[in-house]
Amino acid sequence: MDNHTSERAVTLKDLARQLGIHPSTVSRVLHSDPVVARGAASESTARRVRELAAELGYSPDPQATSLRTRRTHLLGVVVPRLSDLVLAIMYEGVEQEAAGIGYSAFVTNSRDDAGEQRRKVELMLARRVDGLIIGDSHLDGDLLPELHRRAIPFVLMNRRHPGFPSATCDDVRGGELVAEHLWAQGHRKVAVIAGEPYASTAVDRTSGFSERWRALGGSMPEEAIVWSRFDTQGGREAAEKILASGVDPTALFAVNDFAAIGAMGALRSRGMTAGQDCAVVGFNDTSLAAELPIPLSSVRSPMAEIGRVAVRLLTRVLRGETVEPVLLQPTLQVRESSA
Amino acid sequence: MDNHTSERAVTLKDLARQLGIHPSTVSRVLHSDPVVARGAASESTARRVRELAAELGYSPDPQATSLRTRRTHLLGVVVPRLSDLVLAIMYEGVEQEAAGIGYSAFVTNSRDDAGEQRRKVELMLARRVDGLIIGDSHLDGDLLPELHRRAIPFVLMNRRHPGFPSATCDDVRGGELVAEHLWAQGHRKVAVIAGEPYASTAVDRTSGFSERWRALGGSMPEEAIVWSRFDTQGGREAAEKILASGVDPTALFAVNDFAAIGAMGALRSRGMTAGQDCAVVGFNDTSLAAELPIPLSSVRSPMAEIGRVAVRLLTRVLRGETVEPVLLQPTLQVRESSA
DNA sequence: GGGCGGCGCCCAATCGATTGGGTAGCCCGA
DNA sequence: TCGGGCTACCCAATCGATTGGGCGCCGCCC
Repeated sequence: MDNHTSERAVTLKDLARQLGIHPSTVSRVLHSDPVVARGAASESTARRVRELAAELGYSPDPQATSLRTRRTHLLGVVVPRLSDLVLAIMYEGVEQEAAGIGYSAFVTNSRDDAGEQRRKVELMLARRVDGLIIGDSHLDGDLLPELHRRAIPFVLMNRRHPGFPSATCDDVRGGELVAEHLWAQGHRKVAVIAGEPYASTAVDRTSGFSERWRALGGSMPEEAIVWSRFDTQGGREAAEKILASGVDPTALFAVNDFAAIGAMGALRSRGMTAGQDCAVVGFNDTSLAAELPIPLSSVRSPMAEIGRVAVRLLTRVLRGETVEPVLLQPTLQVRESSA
Repeated sequence: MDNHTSERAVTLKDLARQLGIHPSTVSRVLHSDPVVARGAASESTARRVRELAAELGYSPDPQATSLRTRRTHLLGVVVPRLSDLVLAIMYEGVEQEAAGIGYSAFVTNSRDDAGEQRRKVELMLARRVDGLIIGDSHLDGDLLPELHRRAIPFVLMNRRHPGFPSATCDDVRGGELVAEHLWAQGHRKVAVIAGEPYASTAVDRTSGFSERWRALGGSMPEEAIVWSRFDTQGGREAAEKILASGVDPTALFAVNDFAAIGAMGALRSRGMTAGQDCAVVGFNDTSLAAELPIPLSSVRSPMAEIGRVAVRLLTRVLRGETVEPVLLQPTLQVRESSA
């Protein structure tokens, strides 16, 4: 009685037996790419097959299929942490696009640690994923060249790396937008909460900002750029360091919204108000930014679209094409924190 | 390296051929459960097998294995959205625990939509997952009874549902903690931003709060409880509704940190300061809470642990055991917003 | 009426691992 | 000397789907 409830899945053979035909015929019919099904069956047989399949709720066993076809239709996604809203949204884009083309995605957290990253990648490869989307690329790592050497199909997402295909925001441009905005607002003493130096996002946003700033005629002392973690606490600590350093900025650019929120906290601890005593601009325009007590100016990056593009690039890599990095354009949302 | 041949994975047969023994012997050795390997091979052969396997980097093909064993070691996780920090952290717990016992997890977003939820579940079942972890259970849904009828192993996470195994925070207790705290602080007019009425988290936190509140001698008008979305914007809207209703509360309990942040924004729009003119308490104690410009009081729930427990419960369900719901205890973190 | 070209199917190998069921050869005791 | 019991393996079926290669039969053409 127990196994009565656990309905064994319907197989090709089941269908074939009930129809009195051979499993291979059923298979060819259900493939149904009229091209593949080279004269596989008569129209009437095909219809009977399709009807029975629908009636019994046949769904092919993906394990059996991939054993035979050497394709799992699985893809592995590695991110620093899904609890980083930015990566979570990118993953939503990945999942959506992947589902649309019959792929399923594994995600895994590497905590931005090189050893963990390598371990997780090996785990996905052991699962025989068809390809990888790497969202935690380190500028100084040696994992990517190795994957390339082993001919493992992959693309980068979120962070880029010279010489490898990637889907990212045009972070340099994003930094430039902020520089132009703050300069136009009349700020002349600014500081940057720069993020992690191993992440291209942090480096590009920071360099885009400071190069544009200098091009506009501004200057920035060494200590006005503080590298930090990407989270709220990191932003707070960096801001405190800046405020204690004597840079005495009238505006702060944090390369991440959460760091920006931390910075706003640090300002308030010193009795200052973001937007009045010191402008603050963040990055990514997460849903939080517009809804904060003091709405946060932020560079909007198309996060979900980055995820979708990453999947599209990966499918092209899987087809053996050579693909170039894709940069998606950011826009600046100005709000109370810098208006 | 030694793989100048085409990048094909090493198989049992490869090992067997090189060692001059039969694949089944290799298999039994590598299983190596001394019990399973019933006199499978001599100690010296076993060593040779293990050494060659290590040298060639043999890793069993999971597709082939599950085809034969009818076990995929895959588990499916359904959440409303990973961009909800709370679920993202629970998933980190799931992934960690699953990896520890040789399972891999798929996550998928249902956007809290019944149709999407069902579609995603079917997708995971088509992938032949061994079991499901459902993080977006709706109190009024009919999916769970159906899964139960189909004898599909699953457990709930985050939200509970009477009659089904689950790993959740003791949300009723969490609500009680807030009621006790606000009462002790001398508040007598309070309001609740209650979340979505189909989520047990929202319902339990709200009822825990209001029942305790009444038990303490307090009272609350009908309109002091406003159901809302779980995000920042939902919290803002709910708070605005409360503030416009004439309830005139001195304290707000939002069943979610993000809703609480929205509420703080609404207060500020009316020229009020959270913690001074009106206390605000959130729920989950996300990493943001402590770092906000005005640090937010919040009920800390063991999110990652909930994910880990969910996996442990699921393994017991997979072994055919009957398991009871698990409630994990929350604690209250009092900060400036209600001190 | 014989040959020929399809149509419509069937057959069987294959992917890689697992597992119940052998079976040679050896040791040992009776 | 013979049989029983081990040890240390081998054999082959199996999981479900795919796919190259056949093959009988029917209709058509000359």
